[in-house]
Amino acid sequence: MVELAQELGVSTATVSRALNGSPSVRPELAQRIRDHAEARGYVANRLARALSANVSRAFVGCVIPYVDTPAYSAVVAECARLLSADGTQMILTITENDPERELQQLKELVASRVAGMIIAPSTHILDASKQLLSALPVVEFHRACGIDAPGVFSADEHAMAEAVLHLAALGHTRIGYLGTTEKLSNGPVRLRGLRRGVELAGLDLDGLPMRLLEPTKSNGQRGAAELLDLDRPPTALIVGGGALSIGAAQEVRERRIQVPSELSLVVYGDPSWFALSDPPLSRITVSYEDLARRAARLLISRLEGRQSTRAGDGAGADDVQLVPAELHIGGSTAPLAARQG
Amino acid sequence: MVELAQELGVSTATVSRALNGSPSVRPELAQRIRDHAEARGYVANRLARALSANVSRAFVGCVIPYVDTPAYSAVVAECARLLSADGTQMILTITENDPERELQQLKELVASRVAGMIIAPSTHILDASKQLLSALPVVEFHRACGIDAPGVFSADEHAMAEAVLHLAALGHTRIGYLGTTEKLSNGPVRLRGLRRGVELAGLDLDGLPMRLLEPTKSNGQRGAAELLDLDRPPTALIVGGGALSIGAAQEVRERRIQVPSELSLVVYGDPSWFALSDPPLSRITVSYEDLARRAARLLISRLEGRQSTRAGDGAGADDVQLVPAELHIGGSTAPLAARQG
DNA sequence: GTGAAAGCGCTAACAC
DNA sequence: GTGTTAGCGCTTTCAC
Repeated sequence: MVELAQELGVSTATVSRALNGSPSVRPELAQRIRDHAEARGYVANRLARALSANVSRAFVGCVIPYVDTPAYSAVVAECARLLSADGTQMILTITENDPERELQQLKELVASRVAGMIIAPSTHILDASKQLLSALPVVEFHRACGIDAPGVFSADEHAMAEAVLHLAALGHTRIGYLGTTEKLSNGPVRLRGLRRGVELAGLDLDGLPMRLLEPTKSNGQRGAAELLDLDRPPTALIVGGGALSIGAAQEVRERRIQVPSELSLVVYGDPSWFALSDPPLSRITVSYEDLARRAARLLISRLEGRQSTRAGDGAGADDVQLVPAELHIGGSTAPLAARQG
Repeated sequence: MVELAQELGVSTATVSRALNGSPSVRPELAQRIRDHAEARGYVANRLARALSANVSRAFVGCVIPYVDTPAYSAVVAECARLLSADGTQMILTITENDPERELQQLKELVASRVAGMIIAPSTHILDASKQLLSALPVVEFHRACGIDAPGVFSADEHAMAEAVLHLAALGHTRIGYLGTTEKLSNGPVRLRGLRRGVELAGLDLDGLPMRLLEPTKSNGQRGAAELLDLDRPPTALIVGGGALSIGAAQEVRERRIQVPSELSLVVYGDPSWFALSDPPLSRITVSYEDLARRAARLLISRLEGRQSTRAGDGAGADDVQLVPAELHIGGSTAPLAARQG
């Protein structure tokens, strides 16, 4: 940059102003400087810029447990898109649901002076992590960890209740549930929906076979196996969780259980193949695209808010958005009678 | 940091050395400094560090067309994992296959002084982009763009030929091919495999219905539709591309075409549901985990090489690794006779 | 409207 | 071993 200045016979300050589009430099000169910079193939050093202008939007952090599932990759994609248009770069870190790793990564993001973060917290987030998060503009999604921040979540309760009622209406009374552990924020939500459905259907919750596990594919397989191995296995199974659903579907398939004649199945999540599978699975879906868009926008507005008002922690959890989950009836749920037929 | 130094009555240089584990500081002092820093909740500024130590491994760039497909997300996940262990942060950018956007993002990564990049080039990469890439330690994967850099690719030729021979052995002669455009590096490779299979099977290539398209899901749907709408539609269809396969499978399903009795289908890629679908699809798979691991390791070794040797452009394309694709026979391919039966 | 100079937070010579 | 000092490449007062 100092070279540019010399070659043009101006000061570095002027170059800086021209490149940043400051109005206080003669338009003609500014253009000349920009052209010369372009011609020379000059690329400003973001690091120096961020260091100098002590507050910057050079980077934001994106912290997720996994990237290979649509629930998270949609948010990654959307953030990358919007932030890129904003001139901000996204540092992606993957926790694999390990709280220690999460804390470590949060520290490093703070060290990089990220302007903000978007995070799907790990299952057992550490207090130290929460503390780091509370000092920055943060948006959380999918999972809430009890910090004072805006977020975007799926509203599963209603669809869960509907799923129970749907099965009950088909004559099922032994309905199994495979869901995420209550330690995750969405575990209790889905369970609440299930309870409500059970209640409305006049069934007995205590009698229902149930497994609550950490949301992984292998747990889905394990949980489904356990439920199916019961003395009196359920005639219908509701899975409340994306990864769990994939595992459960796999287990059912491997056991060559006929769906829906031997077992009615309701899965959770949006992989396109749920609809493509044969029969198309009855499923509870959330528009991850919608959720992602909201989350990304929220983050950007938070960044802007912070910049102007410096409101800091005040601008807290007032903006929590919910994306409703919906029950889609496919061909994997059928009247109980069909089982004996 | 200057505060830390004052509080401990030492110089900032000593603090810096202690924090970086320099051997030239008394161990006891070093520990005291680290403890104090910890207690004060001090986090070093990576930006300043990277700016000062003029060469740094603070950041690397990861540039991919999409993130919601296992071919790319696997690499993202693996890089994030390995780099994180390495103390390096990954800046992720998504090109959506747009060359302009790609160039823009590469510029910004250079501006952030990334230590290196890992990239799956967009379809029509610009010369300016190549030029930027040639100045850095770069690893490419999935697609080659003709720069002098190591890379990891799938070796599809053999499996493609096998697929043709498999179908030919089942009696099919009108075999359709839906593949990626020849402008992508893997388009010609797969086509070459196809040609070889056709030749070995004693079929006539010119007679084969074929569509070569940009690899997107919607193109998969469109291409399949076009092939199926031909006056004499193929009795077997090979799809050479992950996204194309999903679209094609969708189209076939929507048309309620019976597989394999009405159409034999070979898809490409590794989504778990290909195997779970009914019937399980015959497919050409690549171990994306393996590919990802190799790519990530290659990047890290490139970073280290650069640091010590400063060999620069010399350390070029000498390290190209291939991960073999494999044909798995599922239930979606059957003898031609079955069609009339 | 433009230049000179101070400084962002750190590292790396170089002295002692 | 440790302190002093000069930068890294920018932005941003403050003068002019």
